[in-house]
Amino acid sequence: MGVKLKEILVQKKVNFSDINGKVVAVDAPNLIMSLFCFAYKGQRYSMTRFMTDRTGRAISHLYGLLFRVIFYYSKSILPIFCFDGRVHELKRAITKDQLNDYLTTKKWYRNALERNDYATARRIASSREFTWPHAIEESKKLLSMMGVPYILAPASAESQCAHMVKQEIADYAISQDFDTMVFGCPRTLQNLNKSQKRKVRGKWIYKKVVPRVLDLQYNLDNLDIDIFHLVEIAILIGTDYFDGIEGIGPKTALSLVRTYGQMEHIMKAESDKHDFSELTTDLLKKIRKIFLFPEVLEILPDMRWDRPNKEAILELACSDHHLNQERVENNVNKLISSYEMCRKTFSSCHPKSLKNMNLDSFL
DNA sequence: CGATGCTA
DNA sequence: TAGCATCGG
Repeated sequence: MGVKLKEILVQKKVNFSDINGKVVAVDAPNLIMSLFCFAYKGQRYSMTRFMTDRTGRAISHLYGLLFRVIFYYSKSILPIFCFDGRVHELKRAITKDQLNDYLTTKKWYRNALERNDYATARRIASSREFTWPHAIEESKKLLSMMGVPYILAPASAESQCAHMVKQEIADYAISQDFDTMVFGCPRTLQNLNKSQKRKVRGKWIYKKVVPRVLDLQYNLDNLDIDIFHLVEIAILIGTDYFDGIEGIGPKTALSLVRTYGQMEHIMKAESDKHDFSELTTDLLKKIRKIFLFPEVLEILPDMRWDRPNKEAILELACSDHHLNQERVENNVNKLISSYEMCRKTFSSCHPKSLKNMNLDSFL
């Protein structure tokens, strides 16, 4: 997923002191997906499955979001979560049918539970049609309970995050991939985690991970291109909306764009070396429009960071999902104290990005 | 993934 | 206190 731009972009290290007191627009699907990456090896089965409750529903988003918000507040960072709205016809990760499947499977899941048919409930809960939409829906619920604002983007979450940074509603977008950059996001934060260590995939090695910022203008200057060129590069190497041109990676795409400029010229000059037949004029036009003129929510609701609702969170996590009461309660208490601490920080300093916002409820 | 516990 | 191991359900 995402555009593979890592090789040509420069990520600057950033200190926590630099992001203290900032507002961040979080690419929620991206974050929740990363939380799902933690799988455990079933002892009985050789299959690797994600962590579930006793009815087979995923739970990593619950703990994951709780821990993340505790961390943001503890660093005096105010998060605004952005979710995907309508999925573009070209991005067929989730189709309309799959959404209908979710509504159906959700009914089946409820029915199975009412009949005390746990085997069936588990089977449905772990199905592909159920897991992801359910986690998204539940994440929104949990965020409301935590008092954290979230936005339903009309199109993609990444483009909404990018827009909010452009409009100076947020100081940074938070996403692990590079799509926000292609959407023209001035600043994207990556690796903003508490644990500064990460396992290198599959190995017993730990790697130090430092928060990094991707500065759009710095990178454009550095590569001597503009945002239009960056979009052309993304299209060449592949995005969520088009698989890219076979045999063209970041380096090649960059040099082609530098040499020929726009896509039409590249296609004319390189038609003997690469197969551009999939990339029709019409498709090219559509993809450019997605990135350069994305559909975003212009008028945003007032952002409020409210006191977390302890009872509601315990109800969801412990009564509904049967998570460990003590563990959840400890962390909700931590959430509340870091929220209070965060409030104090913001009442003593007024960040620039909050100037146009109605924060009476918070400050 | 991210927290907690154990060991030196 | 770091570094590694395990837990979470």
